[in-house]
Amino acid sequence: MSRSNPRVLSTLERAGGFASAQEVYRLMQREGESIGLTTVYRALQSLVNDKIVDVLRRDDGEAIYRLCGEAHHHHLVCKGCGDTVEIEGGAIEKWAKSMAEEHGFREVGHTAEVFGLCSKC
Amino acid sequence: MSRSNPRVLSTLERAGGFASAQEVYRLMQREGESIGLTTVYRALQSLVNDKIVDVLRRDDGEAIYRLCGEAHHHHLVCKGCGDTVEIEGGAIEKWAKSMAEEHGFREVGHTAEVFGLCSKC
DNA sequence: GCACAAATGAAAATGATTTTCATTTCCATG
DNA sequence: CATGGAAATGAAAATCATTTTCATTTGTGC
Ligand SMILES: [Zn+2]
Ligand SMILES: [Zn+2]
Ligand SMILES: [Zn+2]
Ligand SMILES: [Zn+2]
Repeated sequence: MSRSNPRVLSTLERAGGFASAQEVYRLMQREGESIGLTTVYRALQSLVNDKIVDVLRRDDGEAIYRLCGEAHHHHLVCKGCGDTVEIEGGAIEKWAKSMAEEHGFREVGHTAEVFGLCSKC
Repeated sequence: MSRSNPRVLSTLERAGGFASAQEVYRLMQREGESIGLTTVYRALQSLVNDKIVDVLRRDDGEAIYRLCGEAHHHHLVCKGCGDTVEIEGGAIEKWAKSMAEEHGFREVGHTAEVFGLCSKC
């Protein structure tokens, strides 16, 4: 079940910041690790399921992954350079909760992301 | 230069909310309009360049478009039956804005969705 | 009509991601 | 040590959105 291949995780760690599946794969190849692209994809998916890594989308649509702290949080992403800041989401937690209550929903979750251009772009 | 095909624009309008290029194309086909997929892609790109249309990414990576300035809103979706309610997003608008300001971001947008189980499920 | 630029769209190419499926690696049990 | 089944692996094929190519059509001024 847990296909969270540790070599993939450690490579993603080493990559620092965000990396796509293809990039992780190429990196491992360059470092002489023997692994298949399929396994990299599966490992990353698994890590996302286990909430060990975060996944986002680059502007061109390619999925990018990175290690993520345990705490639930949200991102502010720059559309220009891809820079990402973790932001505090207290307000949104309350909002989601109250909207759900108001409409009689239970077991509520949410997604939220803010994007724009950072000061450097 | 301006390939902002008016038929594509009007279809996107009619679609309401977000639609992908493929969806716009299928919609036009269903309505008996004769148009090529390539033209739909080119028209949407052009509309984005002219800032008439916004582009975002769905979770699966597909690009989705919507008219700029169309009433912005958020959804509460039931994981069980798929029922969807439009919810009021004032709190989240403020949150996104203040987070962006705090980190010096401009031209800010956001996505947010709440999901859970409705009272019937 | 004629020339020439822009628009169109079918088909091929691209590139990320997923699926298939045969093979290999693990692991528990005899 | 087998050995048998389950999980993991990866090469190759399939999928699917998007882009590119290129031949054809359309529009516009002369
Ligand atoms: Zn930036
Ligand atoms: Zn949250
Ligand atoms: Zn429901
Ligand atoms: Zn909003």
